[in-house]
Amino acid sequence: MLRSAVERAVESGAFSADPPAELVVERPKNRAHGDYASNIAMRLAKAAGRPPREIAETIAKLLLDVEGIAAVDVAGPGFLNITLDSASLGGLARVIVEQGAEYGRSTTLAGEKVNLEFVSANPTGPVHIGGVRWAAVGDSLARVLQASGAEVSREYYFNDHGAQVDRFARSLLAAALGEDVPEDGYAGSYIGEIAGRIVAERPEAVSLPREEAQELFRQVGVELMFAEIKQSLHDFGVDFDVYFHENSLHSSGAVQRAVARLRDQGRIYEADGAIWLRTTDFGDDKDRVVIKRDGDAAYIAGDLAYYLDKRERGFNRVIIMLGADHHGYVGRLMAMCACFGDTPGVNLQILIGQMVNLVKDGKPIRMGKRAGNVITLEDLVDAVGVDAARYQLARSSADSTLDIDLDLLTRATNENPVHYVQYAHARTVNVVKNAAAVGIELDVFEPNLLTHETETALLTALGEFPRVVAQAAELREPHRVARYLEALAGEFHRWYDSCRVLPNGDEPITDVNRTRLWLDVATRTVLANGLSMLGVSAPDRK
RNA sequence: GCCCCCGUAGCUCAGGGGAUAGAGCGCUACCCUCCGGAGGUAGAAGCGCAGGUUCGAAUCCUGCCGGGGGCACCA
Repeated sequence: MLRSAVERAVESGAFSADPPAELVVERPKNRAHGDYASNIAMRLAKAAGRPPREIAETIAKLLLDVEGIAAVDVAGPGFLNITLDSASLGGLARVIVEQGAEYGRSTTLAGEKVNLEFVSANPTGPVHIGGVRWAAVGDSLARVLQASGAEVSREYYFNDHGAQVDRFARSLLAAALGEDVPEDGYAGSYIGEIAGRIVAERPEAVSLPREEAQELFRQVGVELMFAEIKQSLHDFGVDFDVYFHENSLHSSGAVQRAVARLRDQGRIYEADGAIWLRTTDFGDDKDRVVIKRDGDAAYIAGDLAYYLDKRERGFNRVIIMLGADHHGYVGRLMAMCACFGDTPGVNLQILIGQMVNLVKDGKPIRMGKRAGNVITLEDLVDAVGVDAARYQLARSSADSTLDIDLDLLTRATNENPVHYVQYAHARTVNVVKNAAAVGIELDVFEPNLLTHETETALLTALGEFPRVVAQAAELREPHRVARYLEALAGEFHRWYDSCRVLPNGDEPITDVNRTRLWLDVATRTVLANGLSMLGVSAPDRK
């Protein structure tokens, strides 16, 4: 509508300028600036050779003719502030109630087949706090992508191949035999616990020759660890569609096929007895060894094969979430993608998440799997519960390192904003219950009765939800949903405080009460939809 | 040395060029004849520093300072 107004203004000869391809219409932060605002007049001012306010006045007059617009003001340096009439804004409440769980979903990513890999913690120990962050963020991202119409496969790459697993096996065996933790081995109570379970299951293990015993401990230990990781993630509300075992790539010949494919692309060469991938063709610092001189596959070989496998399964977008301690991989993985003939950043996208620091008394606690002082997923959930943990981890950008104070978490869980949001939801539910008790139902709906400033603010916030979800999906930033919910909860609490759904005392029930119930249910709907995208429950009572 | 992320209120963090920079927690003062006060209202308090681009910069660019994380024929 803005575009047509601008075009009509140009046609009428008021000024001459080519309107930009994208006209920016935004929701102003300050409600005094209307329901919508545009900077178009300032953008056009230079080309038109006219003052921005003059251009704004011309467009404003034309916009006033559009149905549903109550007022258009020109403000500041030339902003257009557009205010909708109350009925057209209020009508949203009914739309939301009728759409229910569908409200907020869209088709902006329809046709996208997304392979989202996250967590992928090594099977040498429980999932620690860093992995928990990716579990919370990754699962939310998957939900947000799905809400935007994308087809998503959640994947966990299980590194059950290579030297770290050998170290794990040696550590288990040593524990079972009552020996000290081996050099480069893993400490931590879970090692003894798992060793004990292996011995209980396979008592003969300890009396086997060393090599055979270690192999048995490797196999059974990895299996047990895998089951435990899977279970704790499940208890956290995160289930993967595919748990991909690195070993399978080596045993199935997938690595060789990937190397052959890259050879066809002319990116493979041999030197010093090893087989190399020429990643420097695409900006990597140096070429990478794929098959080592001793004939074993280097780590990246698994990545090559796994990437190819994903593409062959039909995913046009492969997204991998990595911790900051692996960011050095981005260059070579992107180059690998290009070596296959794909487009880095399009077919392959790598999200780097920064670290989580545990803080106690203002000082960081150093953690290490080797040192054995890890805070695990289960520790965190035991301390604060799934909802608080997921919300806390998903509400901030993965780009920023996160400080979590253990004392605060264990002591005062009320400080978690999830309670603010969940309490708002519980209130909406309570209002419905109380309304039903006095006979108020969702029958009469008169949107022009929603005129209080808190109602306008609440409706405006509710209207933003679909855009927030789409943006979160597009930018791969699910924390935007959480921040939005906090703002929405605030608008709701303010409305609740000044506009009652139920009549006071023995006052009669009016259409205002009935119409407000729609707004209450609309808010409940959006809070519930939003919380579900974060994998957080929307309880009826808090 | 090179690469990535960060530096916003006392604390933990939002703010994808736009108007008076926000929230939660903490602090001060208020609000229960009123749908659960785990709420609301008011207040104190902030963009690391210096340049640049722009009509306009917390946001984009450069440099510096500070913090974190990386730079294997390890996985």
